[in-house]
Amino acid sequence: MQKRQDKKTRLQAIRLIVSSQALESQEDLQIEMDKAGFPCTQTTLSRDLKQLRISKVRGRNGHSVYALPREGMFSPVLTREEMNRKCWRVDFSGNIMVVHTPPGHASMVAYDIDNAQNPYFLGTVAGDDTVLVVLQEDLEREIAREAIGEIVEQL
Amino acid sequence: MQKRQDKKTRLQAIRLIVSSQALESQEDLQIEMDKAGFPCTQTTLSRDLKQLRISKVRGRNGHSVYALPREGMFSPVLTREEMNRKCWRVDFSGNIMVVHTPPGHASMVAYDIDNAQNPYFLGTVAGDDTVLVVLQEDLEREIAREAIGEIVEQL
DNA sequence: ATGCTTTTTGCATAAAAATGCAGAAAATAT
DNA sequence: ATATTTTCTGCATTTTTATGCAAAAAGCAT
Repeated sequence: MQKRQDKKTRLQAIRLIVSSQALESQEDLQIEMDKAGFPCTQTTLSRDLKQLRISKVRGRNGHSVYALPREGMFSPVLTREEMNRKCWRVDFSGNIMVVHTPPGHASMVAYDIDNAQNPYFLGTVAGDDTVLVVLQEDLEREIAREAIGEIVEQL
Repeated sequence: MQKRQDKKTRLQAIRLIVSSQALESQEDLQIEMDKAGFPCTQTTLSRDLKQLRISKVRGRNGHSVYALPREGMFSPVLTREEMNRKCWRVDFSGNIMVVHTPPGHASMVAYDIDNAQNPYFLGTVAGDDTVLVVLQEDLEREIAREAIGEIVEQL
């Protein structure tokens, strides 16, 4: 094999090129790298881009171009437990109780609440993952929280 | 060809699935869509992802997973939206914010609002062209209006 | 209704990106 | 220096994604 070029410098060059122009493919990048004096194969670029965490992102029209990673831009992958903790929640605002559920579960939960026929809960409206519960006037929130806990075990 | 399924609903299903789990390929997504009751081909998913501006982004290890696009990256300078402008509106009543959308768009908008995880917005319920958003108590309407504007570019 | 246009979708295939393997260079140890 | 290990790279190939084309469905006008 030939004399090995400096990888660090090559990575730097990739960053520079990617940040300064809209490249649609690794082949395009390869051409630019060639011009810049860093000849290499698509294979190497694929690996370099991975290491640099550079990915293709969509523009307005849906077209993809390579772009440097934005810190904290990707959504952290949640475990099932974290998901559960995040999904099931109760908030209050005025005389409305907002019950959060996993996606698609709202109507089932609303059904349970309706069925409980608890006089504290005047009525419910279900979205996809949220149930709005209209509370009896002047109902203590602690009481409401306790009552909903008996109906929805996750809360 | 078979009976055509509702594209809007399918796109929404894609957004839900993509946002809730780490998918490495369109084939993975296809499997999940199948489970969710939206059977379709890789071809269709490729096009749907483009339309939704969903792209693969690198995790810490360099591995790629699909992720929703970050909102607020682009300025909402749109020509065609002139017509739609009358469709998008926000009203307030008590601690409820009422967001009007074009027909059929409510659930997608509600999804965006939920996904923003803004503590001002306790929860949402979507109809067909209206989203009810329960606001944090004593939240200034001007603040709420500003916050929703960052999530829904049309507002 | 009828005919015409646009939108959706899948199939087959092309284009793009990732990877197993092996060999060579560099680093490290003996 | 020699041996051993690690890193790096390209080739060939697979895997993944995008697209040209055609046909069905839906919309639209007459």
